This record gives sequence, structure tokens and C-alpha cells, in this order.
Amino acid sequence: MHDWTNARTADRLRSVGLRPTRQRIALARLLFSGGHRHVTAERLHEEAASARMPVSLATVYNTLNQFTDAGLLRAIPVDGSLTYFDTNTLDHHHFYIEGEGSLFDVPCGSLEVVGTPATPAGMEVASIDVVVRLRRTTPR
Amino acid sequence: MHDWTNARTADRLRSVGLRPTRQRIALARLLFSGGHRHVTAERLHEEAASARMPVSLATVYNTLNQFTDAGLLRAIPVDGSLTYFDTNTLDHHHFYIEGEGSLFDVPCGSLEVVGTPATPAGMEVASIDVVVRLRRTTPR
DNA sequence: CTGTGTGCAAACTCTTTGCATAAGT
DNA sequence: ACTTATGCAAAGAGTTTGCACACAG
Repeated sequence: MHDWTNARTADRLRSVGLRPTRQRIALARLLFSGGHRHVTAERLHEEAASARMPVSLATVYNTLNQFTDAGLLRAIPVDGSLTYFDTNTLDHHHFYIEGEGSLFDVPCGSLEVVGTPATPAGMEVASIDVVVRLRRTTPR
Repeated sequence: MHDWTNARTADRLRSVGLRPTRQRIALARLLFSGGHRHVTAERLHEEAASARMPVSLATVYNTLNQFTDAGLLRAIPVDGSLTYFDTNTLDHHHFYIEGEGSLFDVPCGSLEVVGTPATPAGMEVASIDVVVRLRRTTPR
């Protein structure tokens, strides 16, 4: 796909108007170098630590928000007070398993939203989020 | 539609397995006696106070969750850390205005979800939440 | 009476912020 | 140098919980 050397990663950050700092490069590589994924801030923070590139949790949050604003990520407010960030910014939908907090993609093509709702004057659609909540059929 | 005398409201609560206490009756009447609506816990708490039926905020949260479990309400986790409760539990979708935190229904019929995604083994669909995020076309 | 619900305040979780220090250009 | 980002700890929002008292059946 792309190469994720530090130099290339820095270029990509610059191209969206972000200074390529150590931390942002480290997080960008963790996020984008291995195919699409869904992460929480907490999880990414742990990964960075494991990868011997410790970044403070506050910076992880800041960075995730900056990446989201820059269009590199998509935020998925999945359940009260827990936000997942998705490296796939293209239109697609999600399964969310209640209780477990796990999130994954709905296979492309199996679910579709049709129709364009009349938006109120002065408004435009920013995004359409579809979350299919799942529960175990065999509880306990 | 229905009548929302205290006695009838009590019956309805009993029928879903909830003891008809003063507080639950008061909240049920505020929620259900005037057509469908979207509320946050905070808002309902204020309303109860204004209606001279003060209920503690903790009880409002407990009650909203109990009503949701009982199928009287539907929870809409609209944006990280803010949950709206919708008195319309039938399938329909929502507009959410970024920044303002306002939520309202997408006109019935203008938007539809088609397809039934193959759910993983041992799982069933609990609900499908569609949120259309809107933003102002004329920012600032 | 007996068990469930309520209220209060404290606890909790996730996220943001203020400010001094460090790093990018 | 000048500016912007980072880290830490503290603050913040929304929600849940523990425990004594109150109320419904």
C-alpha cells in the first residue's frame, strides 16, 4: 500500500497541516501501517508504550482528535463515553457487541442505507453512522 | 392515545414489572403523556423539578435505565458521553447537529436501511442505530 | 413487616485543559 | 529564536454506586 518509514509518515502529516513530531509519527505508524483498524485512546496508549515509544495519554487523545479533524481518522461514538477511532474513513458500517465493547466492520455490501433525507435549511450531512448492536443469543 | 392518570400509569409500570413509585410515575408521565420526545437525564431532572415533583438525578438515571431495559425507551448514545433517551422505540433514524447537541427524527420513510448482515454465530441483532450527523453549511 | 426504591454524596470512567518544559522549523 | 507540541496532574462531564432511610405491597 504505502510505506511507513518515518520520512514518508512525516510527509503525510505535513500534507494535512500537522507538524511531524516524534509522537505523532509514532502514533501514525501504529495506526496506519498495518491495514484498517479500530482503536480506543487507551489501547493506542498501551501499544505505544509496548512499542517503546511512550506517549502520554493526553497526547494520544490530542493526536487522535487532530487526526480526526484532518480526515485521517473517523470517530465512532459507540456507547456512552467510549469513542473508537477507525482508520477507515470511507463509508461503511459497524457491529458493536453490547457488554463486550468490541467493534468491527459490517462486511461491505451486506447492509446499505438508501435515500437522502431532506436536510434542514443551512445544514449538510457530515456523516451517516450506522451501528448494528449485537447481543449473545445464548446469554451466560 | 392513552390516558396518563396516575392509576393508569401505575398499571403500565406494573405490566413491565416495575413498582409504581411516586418518582417513576412522575417521570413516566413527563416522558410519555405528550407524544414522542428525546430527552437527556439532565433535562428530565429539570422538568421534574419544574413540575414540582423533584426527583434526584441518580433516580432519574436509574429510572431511565430501567425504562430502557423494560422496552419503554430506547437509548441513543449520540456523542461520546451523552445519552439521549427516545420515547419512540420503533425503528426510525436520527439527525444530530454537531456542536449544538440537538437530536431529532429523520422524517419517516426518507431513509432506509436495506440488507440483513450475516451476524456472527451466537449473536443476534439487538438494534440498528442510524445517526445522520449534520453540520452548518455556513460556518461562522 | 419485608423487600425494593430513593436520595445523597462520593466514586468512577473517559476526556479535556493549564501550564511549565521540550522539540520542530 | 519563535512557535507549536508534549507531559503531567488536575479539572471536567456524564454516569454509577454504597448505604441509610422511606415507601409499596
